[in-house]
Amino acid sequence: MRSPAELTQAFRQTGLKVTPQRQLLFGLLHGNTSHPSADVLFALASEAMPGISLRTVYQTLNDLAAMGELQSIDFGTGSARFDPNVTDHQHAVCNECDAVHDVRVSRAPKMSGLEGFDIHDAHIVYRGICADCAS
Amino acid sequence: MRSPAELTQAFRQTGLKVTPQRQLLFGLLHGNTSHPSADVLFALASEAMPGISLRTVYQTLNDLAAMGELQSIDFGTGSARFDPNVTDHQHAVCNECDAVHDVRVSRAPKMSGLEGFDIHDAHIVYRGICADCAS
DNA sequence: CTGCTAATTAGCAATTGATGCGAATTGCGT
DNA sequence: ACGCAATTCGCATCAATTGCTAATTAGCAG
Ligand SMILES: [Mn+2]
Ligand SMILES: [Mn+2]
Ligand SMILES: [Zn+2]
Ligand SMILES: [Zn+2]
Repeated sequence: MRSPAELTQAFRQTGLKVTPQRQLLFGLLHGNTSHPSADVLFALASEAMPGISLRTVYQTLNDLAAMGELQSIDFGTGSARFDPNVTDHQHAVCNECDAVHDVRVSRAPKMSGLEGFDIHDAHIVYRGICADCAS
Repeated sequence: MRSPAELTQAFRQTGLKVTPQRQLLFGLLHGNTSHPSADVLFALASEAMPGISLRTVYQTLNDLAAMGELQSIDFGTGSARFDPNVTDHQHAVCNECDAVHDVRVSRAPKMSGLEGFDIHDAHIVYRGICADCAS
């Protein structure tokens, strides 16, 4: 995801308005590696801007995802997780606390056994217990 | 997943009853490689046994999953998919029709960049367009 | 600066997949 | 055949997310 300043330009150029709510979310998401859910972002946003609507959070997240600025990922943890890191990487998910960590993998593994399946991308999810929960 | 006959024994030994509804689902699931959703199984079951409840389908699927006879997998396609194949394998999911295919992968890829994360397992999901949808 | 207008906000209803609950039913060991 | 615990199944409920829309507002033109 680009910086709040760059996003401001990009939004205006697309005919989208840059509201205080959106600016707040730009800031909360930029460089965020915690893979937050909409709920978590709503809680964070509410601290800085009491009264902001969960609906607006969803709206802005969807807008950013549609623009390719972030990815929405479903790890089966109950709610979608949002990742401003759109570079190629993989994830490790804790079975206990649902924390999501970025993982660098050497290369994409090969697939065999399917004829005629046109692969667009491969996603690897490592599941286990994170360092925090291990104690 | 074991055969309906073996499951019948296993259920009785655990104190669980073998009802016609469960027998039907044993049969629908055994050797099934289509990774059906609860909805799909309910539709199939309803043909053979009109009046069967979706609730019962969920119940039995959860029982089987708890016994390790099948796995419930969330591919983010809207509903959980059930897989009676509990051997180590991976999946390819079609972006267009949500079909799920089994894939054999040489071996699990290595992970790096995380200290203290105890990996239990790794799941790979290939996404793209299946042979049927390519036409 | 002022006004216009299309985009946005935010509250609430609706949707979807799945589970909780409980009265009526039924498998199955004795 | 009996008895009782397990099961069924309809309905209410839940959680995450989206649809809808009246009121508000950003941003541009004059
Ligand atoms: Mn990430
Ligand atoms: Mn499978
Ligand atoms: Zn953890
Ligand atoms: Zn397809």
